[in-house]
Parts: sequence; C-alpha cells; structure tokens
Amino acid sequence: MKSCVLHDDGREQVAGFHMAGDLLGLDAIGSGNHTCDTLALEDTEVREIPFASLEQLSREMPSLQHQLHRIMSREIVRDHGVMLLLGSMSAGERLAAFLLNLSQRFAARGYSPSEFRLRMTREEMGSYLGLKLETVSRTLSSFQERGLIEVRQKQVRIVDFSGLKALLEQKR
Amino acid sequence: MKSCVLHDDGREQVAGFHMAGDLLGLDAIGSGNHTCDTLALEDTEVREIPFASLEQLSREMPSLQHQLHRIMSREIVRDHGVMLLLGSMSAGERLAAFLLNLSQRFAARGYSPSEFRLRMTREEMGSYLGLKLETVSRTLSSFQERGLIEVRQKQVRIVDFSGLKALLEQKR
DNA sequence: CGGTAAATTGATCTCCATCAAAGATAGTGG
DNA sequence: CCACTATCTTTGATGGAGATCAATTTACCG
Repeated sequence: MKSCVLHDDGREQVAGFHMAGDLLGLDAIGSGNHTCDTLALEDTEVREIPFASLEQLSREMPSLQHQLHRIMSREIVRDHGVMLLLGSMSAGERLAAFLLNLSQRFAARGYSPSEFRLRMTREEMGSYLGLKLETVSRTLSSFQERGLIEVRQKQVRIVDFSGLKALLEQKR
Repeated sequence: MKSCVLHDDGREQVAGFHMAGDLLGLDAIGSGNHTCDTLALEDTEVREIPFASLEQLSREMPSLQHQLHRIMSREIVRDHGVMLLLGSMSAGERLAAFLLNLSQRFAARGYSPSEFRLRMTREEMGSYLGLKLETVSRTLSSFQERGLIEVRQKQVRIVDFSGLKALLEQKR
C-alpha cells in the first residue's frame, strides 16, 4: 500500500510504502483525522484496530503499551531517515537506498531479498524519493548498465549488493 | 535547540528545531538509543523525564496516556510535512514555509509573530531545508527585495504575511 | 581591536526537471 | 483471439534551479 500526504494546494507526495504486517494510520491520533490517504497497490487484507481499545488494553498490559510506543517511535526514526534522504542525497543514492530498503523488508517477510516485483509505478517511487519518474527510470537503467541490478519493467533483481551499498557510503 | 540525524557516512542533517515546552527524544523509545543528537543554540533549561515513569504514570492516567500518544502522533505528522517540503518544494517555498512556521511557534509562546531572532545559522537552516547556506542567504535577500521581509543577519521582520503565504499556495 | 565565524554576493557548473516521442504492457470488448 | 485503448516505461534533447567555488563584508568575542 502507499500512503500519500496531500498539501492544501493539491500537491501530493507518497509518504511511505507498506507491506504485510505494517501498522498504519498512526498519524491520526493527534488530531482525530488522518493526514494521509492510504491506497492498496494490490489485493490487500486489512485489519482495523480501534485506537481507543488499543489504549485501554495497553493500560492493562505494559508489554503491549511498550510495544505500541516502540512502533510509533520507529515510525519517527524512519521518517527522519527519509528526511535525510530527501535533504542530502543524489538521485542515485536515493534509488540505491530505496532498493536496499525494499530488499530488507522482503527478506524480513521470507521473500527473496534479491529478486522482487515493484508494486508501485515509477511515478510513485519518484514521489516518495523526491524525483520525477523520468529520473527514476533513467537511474534504474544506469544501475543496470553498471551491472548493479537487472530491471525489466516492475521486475527487479539485485545483482551487486555491495555495489549498491557503496553508492551510499562513498560520500565524505 | 536543534536535533541532527547523522548518517553512517558522516553526513548529518538537522531534523528539527525545538522551542520552549517542546518534548524531544521520542526517537529513542524504539531501539533504546537516540538516533538524533540535540544541541542547544542558546542557554536552555531542560527537564529530564524517564520514559519508564511516563509509561507507568500513563497507565494510571488515561488522559496522560492519550496526551503522550497525541504528541508522538503530531511528531509523525510534522515529519510528513517536512518530507513534503523536501520532496516537492522550491527553495523559495521552503524558506517561506519555514519562516511562517517559526512565526506561528513564536506567537504560540507569546512572542511577536512578525519580528524575531533566528537562533540558528544559515547553514543550519539550509541543512534542515535541504539547501546550501548560500541559497538560504540569497533567497532571504530576494524576499527582502520583494518587500516580503526585512532581514539583517539573524534579525527578521515579516512585512507581508499574505505575500509569503501566497508563495506556498500558488502552485497548481 | 585583532581574529574568527557567519553572511552576502558574484560567476560558473551540474544534476535533475521539463518537454517530447516512441515502445511496452495489460485490460477491454467485439 | 485479436485489434484497440489506456497506462506505464524508456530514451533523447534542452533548460533552469540550485550547488559549487571564490571573494568580500559584517558581526561577534575575548
């Protein structure tokens, strides 16, 4: 699924992509309404948890309470990572970070870390990474030319993990 | 105060500026260690709240529990706003948004919304906004030429609020 | 009042956005 | 089953916003 924040003026940006098991909607607790729209990119099963019950339960179960706080905290840390990405990385670095992140998350769910199908369009990736779809496409092509990955439309295979990681660590 | 996330490779980015009454450090709950360094930009009084006691107390006081969740949720929403800014706004829009945000926060604390002193350097602003210090300086100068603000080093006076807001709403 | 850090301003360059067009893919209906 | 259409992707050519490099100027502090 993808979550989009939308600006007053109509501009919108993908704030995150979600996979099986992810908890989402935490943004609504503060004000009562959601600041994101979330859209499924493929058939998806969703479980709704009323936040009031979660709060009540977590009062009785300290471990649940703590777990909830961990999840919210992680979301904040994740967002900081994205801010770093958007604020100080080049197109290539952004794509490399994105692919490695996806790879990790697929692996955590028991799928192959090296071969997967992108569920989102180039435009959605670009929106998330602060790039235009053409730049996303070009950068992926260049990765392929350099032997880092193989792309064919939405199908991706990571060939050279350390090469991708090197893209992120070289600067300074 | 300013909070900086630092990347493995040494790059760092300002993740936020804090003012009196702000709660900070929420990023550490997940992993146990802080992913941000926070640095005071002027003499500051800080109160430490052990998170364990906060959790315990909030189990006994549902209103406190809810308040805590609101604060964490707001932090997430705020970060999404910054992501939108970094991902899809021009230098001028970023600066305008930044100044208006500061203005609001000063006003909320009983200070003048139109005249204040920037506590951070141009470089720190730039780091937060994903810009270089020269661009920050140039953009502020251009705002002044256009009669939107008056700047003299760190001292800022907002002359034309609606003009600044218009910068944010024009697109699309 | 000298020394250092910060800010301003100018000149040039680079990366990515933009504009444009051609391929690829999937879904639809005859 | 296949033409037809809409959407997505790739690739090329060009332009522009902001980065980078560089030189002053201004403020701050002991």
